[in-house]
Amino acid sequence: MSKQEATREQTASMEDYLEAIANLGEGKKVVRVKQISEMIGVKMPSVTSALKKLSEQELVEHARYGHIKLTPEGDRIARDVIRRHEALTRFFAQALGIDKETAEEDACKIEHVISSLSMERLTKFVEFIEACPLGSANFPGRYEYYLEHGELPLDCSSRNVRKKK
Amino acid sequence: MSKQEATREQTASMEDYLEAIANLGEGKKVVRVKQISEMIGVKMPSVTSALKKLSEQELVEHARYGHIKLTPEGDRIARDVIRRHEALTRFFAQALGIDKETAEEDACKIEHVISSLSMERLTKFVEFIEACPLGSANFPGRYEYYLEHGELPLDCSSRNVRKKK
DNA sequence: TATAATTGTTAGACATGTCTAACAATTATA
DNA sequence: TATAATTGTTAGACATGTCTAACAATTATA
Repeated sequence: MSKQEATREQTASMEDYLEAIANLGEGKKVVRVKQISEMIGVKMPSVTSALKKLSEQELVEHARYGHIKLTPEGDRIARDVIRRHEALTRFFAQALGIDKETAEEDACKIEHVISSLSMERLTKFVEFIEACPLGSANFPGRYEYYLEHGELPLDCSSRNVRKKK
Repeated sequence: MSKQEATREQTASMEDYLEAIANLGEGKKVVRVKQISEMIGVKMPSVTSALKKLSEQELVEHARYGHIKLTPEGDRIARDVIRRHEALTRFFAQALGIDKETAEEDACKIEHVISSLSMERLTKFVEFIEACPLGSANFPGRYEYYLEHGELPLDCSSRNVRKKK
């Protein structure tokens, strides 16, 4: 209800292509169809086909057999996907203590489906955890204790509960 | 690497159908094509078509114009989806303080793509938060403070950081 | 610089999952 | 219990995105 998307929504696939092109193009590097296909895990004709579609939407510039480049709008979308990707990876890796590889895999999937509200909150959550790891009564540390021992740390016992207001 | 799926992976769509049938069938209630179509937000022929596919995989029993019922295997898969759905909803609602509706929407999407490792950790995380909300230095409360004021609570300041070991 | 290797494209098949239109079965009600 | 309303199915179109096979362009190298 509150979400009024101004720009055309992209599918998960198209977001993946934009993201890959942005990542491969970092620092003015030339981007090749082959690289994109390897990064995404599809065959080259799939890339050509996607580039055609993205060109029609003016998100990518693509000369036949030639250069591949994001338009400003394509770049904006790609950056947004990458931003989500990074926040999600950090959440899974830092906050939940998941190995980098799995964290990346999950981020790759979730980045395409999560709402902007949840994304925003999750980002703040990670910032909070990272900025305040010990002050917040060593949150990740306690969480790890719980993961390892399967029971709550001592200072979570009920006698401590009524310290609120 | 560690994940060796014994049962055939289902697509997000098929998982949605199984989930809807399980939810609608709670307490022996008769399940209708119409209801499924409304719950998922597709037209009836899409449901008929999905039921055919699921019947072939023996996840659903479906008599033409007649009853719709999950097989034990179909039910197992549906329960699993529902379990993920609920944990995700609780995470977004309880831990991140997101409204129930958005929490549900996000859970509906993410339940189909998250890894079992992340799911397990996230579940434990929610259990931890819910079991230990005040003892853990009022974690959700501090997080809300951060959300509202945009800065860390006082006791996150650097002078408190070296209290680790 | 010919030729071989590599990279990229085109054409068209295929899988998934949706839809509309037309019809069939079932259920409700006059 | 005929008839109308509702629910469900079938047939087939369509959109998305993948693939293989064949060919074309580019680049590397003999």
